[in-house]
Amino acid sequence: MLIPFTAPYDLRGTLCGGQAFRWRDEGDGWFCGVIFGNTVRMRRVDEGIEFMSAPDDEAFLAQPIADYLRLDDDMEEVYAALSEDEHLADAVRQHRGLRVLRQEPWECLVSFICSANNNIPRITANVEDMAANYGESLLRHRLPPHDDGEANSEATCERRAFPTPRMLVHAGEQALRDLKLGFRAPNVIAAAAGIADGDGPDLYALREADFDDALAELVKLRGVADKVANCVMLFSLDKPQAFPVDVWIVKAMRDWYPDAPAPPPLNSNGKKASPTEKQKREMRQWAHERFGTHAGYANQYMFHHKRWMGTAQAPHTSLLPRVAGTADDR
DNA sequence: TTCCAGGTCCGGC
DNA sequence: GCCGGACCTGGA
Repeated sequence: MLIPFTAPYDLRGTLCGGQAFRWRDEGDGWFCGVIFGNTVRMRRVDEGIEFMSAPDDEAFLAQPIADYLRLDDDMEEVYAALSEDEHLADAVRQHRGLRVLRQEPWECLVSFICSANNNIPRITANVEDMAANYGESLLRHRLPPHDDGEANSEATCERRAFPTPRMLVHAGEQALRDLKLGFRAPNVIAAAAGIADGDGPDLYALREADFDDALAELVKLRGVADKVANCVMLFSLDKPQAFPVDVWIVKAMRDWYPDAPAPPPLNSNGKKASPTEKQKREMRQWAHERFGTHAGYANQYMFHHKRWMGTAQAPHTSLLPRVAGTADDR
């Protein structure tokens, strides 16, 4: 099925650039992922976004997918605003079509709880492993291979939905440790328990909340502080002014904006300095004053430019999921 | 061996 | 409030 759409859209950079973790590059422009309880395969064509999905009807999924991809964002306005800045003007030229996604909040929250002191290939593995072991099976609704795909493309789309909070609570902390989540395992379980029993935030309701209220709710969760909360707000909760400050954003701000409130490269002990929560708030404030509601897009282009320039294409890791409780001697 | 990765928490000032 | 160290894991 086709979603008509003619503006620039960089599917690879957007789906596989580090804001979502379940999209796989299948080659020939196709990407396969699991969203809204469906296996979805999509690619960019001249007339728009072509996709196929299962088990739900494609006509039913077209609008949710358009929302997920944020096809309705006015990128010309965003580009005009960002291009007043010489560094971002360059980043926009090089990565035109890169977008922020509107992900499902629960999966996004867990993904970024897993991002703490971690790297993208391992976050990807953690998220996929949780789905493979504890998510609802979509096997009965296997997606047919696309016409010009590889022979094994059918197998790569035998995926499971991301597990619900209740499913992860039932699995338990040790199960997630067995999947190598490490110290993040209890944080994921605590968030799952809070949301499953109603003590935690209603994530979808936070889409309607204002920025400060949503932030305050999110940081109540164990394992969620300024950076993770801003990622969840930007990538899933309709907070375009969110500005997650990570090592790459710090690098960009040091390199590009000497007067911006970034921490020095080294602290007083000569060790690598990481920004304090206060400095992150100051950096976000600086970004908001400079870029307004487009701070989130500024952030995404800064991150993408610093993180992926000079590397090969955005990585996608092995699809072989780790199986809990087997072949591992603790 | 040491450092690092889309950080957060905790204890000591 | 504001640091500085610890933290699972695994690749470089």
